[in-house]
Amino acid sequence: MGRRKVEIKRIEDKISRQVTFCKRRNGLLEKARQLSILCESSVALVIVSSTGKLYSFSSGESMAKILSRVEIQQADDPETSDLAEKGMNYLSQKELLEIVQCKLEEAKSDNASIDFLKSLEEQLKTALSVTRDRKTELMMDFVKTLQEKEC
Amino acid sequence: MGRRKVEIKRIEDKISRQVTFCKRRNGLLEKARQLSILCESSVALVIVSSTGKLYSFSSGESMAKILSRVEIQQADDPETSDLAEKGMNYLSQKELLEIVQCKLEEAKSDNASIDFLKSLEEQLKTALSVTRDRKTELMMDFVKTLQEKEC
DNA sequence: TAGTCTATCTATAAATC
DNA sequence: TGATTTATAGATAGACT
Repeated sequence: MGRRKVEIKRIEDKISRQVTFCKRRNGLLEKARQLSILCESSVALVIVSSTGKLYSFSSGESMAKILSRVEIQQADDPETSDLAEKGMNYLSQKELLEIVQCKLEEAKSDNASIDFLKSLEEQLKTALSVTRDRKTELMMDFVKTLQEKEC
Repeated sequence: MGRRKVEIKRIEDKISRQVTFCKRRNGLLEKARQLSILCESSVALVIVSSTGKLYSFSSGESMAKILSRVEIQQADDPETSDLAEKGMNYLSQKELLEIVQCKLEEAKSDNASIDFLKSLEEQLKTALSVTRDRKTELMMDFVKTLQEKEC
């Protein structure tokens, strides 16, 4: 869409790569916004430049909510169950726990740790209702004890 | 980009909304792919139709890895610290825990629960190194005991 | 390094198959 | 419905600031 047709491969010249990044990034973010409005759909878009700068857009509902659907649907649909092999990436439970771990690094107040305990209890409740696992059961009891004693 | 200019607002006619969704969705996914290649950047895109069907793209590295940067950078950068007020959404720790909870609903095997315990230990380690919270400390000891006894 | 300016290329709205 | 065609709006490459 410019003076000449471009081949889709890494732009070698640093300057024009940066310029193109800036232009196309803005275009993509705008297109994402338009799609969400025109077609009443949920769109989440995250772009990280090669220098690590971040740009993002997400429609009405929270990004987390949109993303939580990724694995659920891919697990349900037999046609997409091997998406990983097709070169597409998806959110695995392991990856999500990695993110949570990352968030915890930022938890620098005692208050954050209390919130963590509460969230954990909820997670364990859910896990228990599904797995009926003895370990999980014991752990939940323990978490409750911790909360009650407020140590 | 068509026979006539379109206003960016919800398309009322169901048929043409569906047709437009299909076309623009494919266009957006292709543009995301091109940006990631041309400019060597990380791009994660998730689209959910109004009927709940999911479409996604993510470049080379995993989507989770790309997304884990969202809150970190927004917290670091004073100019973006009030992004929520500006109508943009970001991943909060609370939202991430919601996702994990969602994943746990799918954890239907004992194996999944063991993996959960392992991940949890790692999370607690990190939390402990930052918060020096007595509750977290006790909990980590407990988790370790559970793992060792293999109950 | 981010705007402006065209020329030109691409995406897509509407029509048609 | 989905695929193809056509006309046109929109995006952007390259040059300049």
